[in-house]
Amino acid sequence: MFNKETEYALRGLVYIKLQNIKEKRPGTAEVSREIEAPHFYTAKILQRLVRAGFLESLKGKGGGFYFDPSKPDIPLSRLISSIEGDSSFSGCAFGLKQCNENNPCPVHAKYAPIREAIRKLVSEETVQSLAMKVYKKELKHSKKSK
Amino acid sequence: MFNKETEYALRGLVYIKLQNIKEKRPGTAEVSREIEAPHFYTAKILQRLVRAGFLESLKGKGGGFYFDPSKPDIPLSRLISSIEGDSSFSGCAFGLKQCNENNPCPVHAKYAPIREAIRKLVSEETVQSLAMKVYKKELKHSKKSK
DNA sequence: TTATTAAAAGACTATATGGTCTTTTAATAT
DNA sequence: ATATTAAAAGACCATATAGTCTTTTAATAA
Repeated sequence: MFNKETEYALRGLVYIKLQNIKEKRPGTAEVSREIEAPHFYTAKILQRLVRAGFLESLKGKGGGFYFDPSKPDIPLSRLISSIEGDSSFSGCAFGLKQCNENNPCPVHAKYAPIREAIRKLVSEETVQSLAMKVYKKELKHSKKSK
Repeated sequence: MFNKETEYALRGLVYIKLQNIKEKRPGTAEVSREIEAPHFYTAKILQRLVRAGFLESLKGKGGGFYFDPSKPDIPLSRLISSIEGDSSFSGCAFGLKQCNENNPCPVHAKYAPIREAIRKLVSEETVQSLAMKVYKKELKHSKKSK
């Protein structure tokens, strides 16, 4: 579906947000370990996300990554576009430059609703909304186990 | 959605099938021109498809590419898998190795039905079924224009 | 103020993808 | 036979993606 960088960025940001909820600021070593991604590559990707303004960071002891709560939530579409462009949730599956209702490629009728569902998913869900889902599930599990 | 090679292969095979219906055997120059893909790259891709058994070819004058009518139709899933693997219509969008109803990633609930729709599309449609759609549309248009 | 900690910057490498071009092989027509 | 046609084979190149590692910068704690 997505390329590696997008996957690691997604998993990394959701993990960082989840830790932020718990009032923690994880660093590159922890993030890469927890999301099962290569350490240095993860560090580079997080750096890029900071430069792109998706994420904040702090150097030195007690440092790490965190979200600025005053910034709006990050829709997956924004993250994906910024890393790999929007080809994964727009454009013709057959590769035609011009493909629409009036001039459809032979998969248009069946593919258009799928593309629309993807577009909807990545527009509605945000890094923060995904982190909340994980957080709520964790709470449920800890209740059960008690 | 798909990579360039898959796109060119798809468009190329559908074009060749369409010409075969009209009792013609197009060559690399014609195919690449008509599907708007680079000539030599198209030739290489068609060669690979012949080697993979999807397509037949004939050298020399009057030569070109054609489908063996005795072979079964080619589902898009087979073509795609053979070129780029099946990551585009299977696997977790979040990148988890283990992702299912019991152990879902935070996009699972929304993405699973989309993946299933893609899987259905590429299993049901074949190179030949797509060529027929194009063929029927051409007939309709030629009737209209007369 | 210096040692420690951790991110930033950036050089470097490997592999995959996308693409070009020349030479060889095989079919056909003269 | 041989000239012509067109695919097969394969060398070659450019760029993108994925990944590693060292050095520098900045924050904090002793």
